[in-house]
Amino acid sequence: MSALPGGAAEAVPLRAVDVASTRDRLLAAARSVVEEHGYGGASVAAISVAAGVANGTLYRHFGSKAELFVEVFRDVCGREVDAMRAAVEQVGQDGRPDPVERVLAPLDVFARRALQNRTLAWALLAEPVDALVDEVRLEYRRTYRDLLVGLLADAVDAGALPPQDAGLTAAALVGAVGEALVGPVSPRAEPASGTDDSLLSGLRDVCRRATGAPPRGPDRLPQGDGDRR
Amino acid sequence: MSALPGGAAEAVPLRAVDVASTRDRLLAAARSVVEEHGYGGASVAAISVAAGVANGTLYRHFGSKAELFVEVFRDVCGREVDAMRAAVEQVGQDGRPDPVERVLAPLDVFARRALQNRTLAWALLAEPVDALVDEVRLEYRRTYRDLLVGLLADAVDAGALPPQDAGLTAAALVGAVGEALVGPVSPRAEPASGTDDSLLSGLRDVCRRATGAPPRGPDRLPQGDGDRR
DNA sequence: CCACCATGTGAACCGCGATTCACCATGAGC
DNA sequence: GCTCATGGTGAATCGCGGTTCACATGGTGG
Repeated sequence: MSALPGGAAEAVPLRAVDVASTRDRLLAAARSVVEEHGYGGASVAAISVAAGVANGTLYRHFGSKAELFVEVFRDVCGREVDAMRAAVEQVGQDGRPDPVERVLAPLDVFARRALQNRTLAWALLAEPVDALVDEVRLEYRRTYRDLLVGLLADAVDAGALPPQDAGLTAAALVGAVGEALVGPVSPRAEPASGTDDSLLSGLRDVCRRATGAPPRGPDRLPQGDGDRR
Repeated sequence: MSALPGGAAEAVPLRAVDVASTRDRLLAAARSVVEEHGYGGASVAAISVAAGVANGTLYRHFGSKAELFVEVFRDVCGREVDAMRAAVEQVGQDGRPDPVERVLAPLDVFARRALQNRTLAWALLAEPVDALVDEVRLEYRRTYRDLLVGLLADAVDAGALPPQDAGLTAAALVGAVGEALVGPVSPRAEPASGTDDSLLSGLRDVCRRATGAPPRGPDRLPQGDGDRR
């Protein structure tokens, strides 16, 4: 960035860029910085640079850094929820709306997307953030949970799952997936546990069991069939 | 300096034993501050006040704040592990070493202790901490996991659980318990879900299911003990 | 009795990163 | 053309909290 005094027009063509879009550029820049360096690396300076604006410009559009990130997190979390909801719909599509599958599908999508964008997932799940932003996180965790609670209740009503405290199971599921992901997702994860695919399928197994669903196919304990370790 | 509520921090014996080195007082003070205000509230100033020493004294005994907390976390986490191990031993004690119970017992203790000291649990589980301290946390998470992995493998070998990826199940269990606790444990939790006892028993159910253990009672488990809190 | 070391003191220092502010462009309306 | 209003700039400011340092103090050995 050349620091010519008074040369405001040179960094980015001003007219080409809609005035309203600086705000959007900041939002996009913030998201992109978080995706790359996590919330910890998302200083005001870094965001400004990424957006191609000056430090202070941020404050023309947002009351504070935290406010900016509240919007970013809302946006990103919203996408996650949408994707999870879409996955649930998808299940009914192929003609056989297995109620257990409707519980597992969004979890699978959640995990899959997290693995695809680990730094972002880390920021969304566990990274230290502003108190204000943290509330958004909590808010969305609740949303995830509520989504699952509904699906679990449906499955129980349909007789596909044993009666249970759906709220607790939902929380446990979110936690199980979250924890199993936090390892691989956090900085410098060892690939000790194997590929992402094996992680995903293993996770699906644990989740299925946690809901109390009978093992695939026969409703009997798989006794003595091959063991893997 | 008057930032701390005077009464609370005084729990630490101030001048009982001079010889009981200042170092120990600092460690105790640090732990006590974390227990009360979390790591976030554990500034050097707060700790010094709680220990009844000056700001700089801390640096006569520890290279940095982080080093102090490495020791504190090691200590606290060690207690947790000890308690969990003891719980496992306890199971064998009454003559009936149910392998599934040996998996659930430490989880139960973990949850129970967390609920008893929520702020501390929060700090241990999820609160943002120094990188150095974070490594200790990771180290102990792994310890928890390894403990469970061993017990799970035993149970599988004994035929009490279906074959499974023990490492993944262990991570999921820790995560499930953690998440289910983080809600109640984090600032301003609503008691919406009921009492701690119901939480604990529900948690036990989910965990049992997640391991793939057959539902309570029906099968061949030695006795029909009606309830066990 | 004095030098000395260990330990304690707390005000000053410092780096970091969010926030502010005095000052410019530019476009719209008069 | 002149004047606001809007949006942009980036160096200065500020608050926070960890760390340092010049200065006690008190017990010990020479």
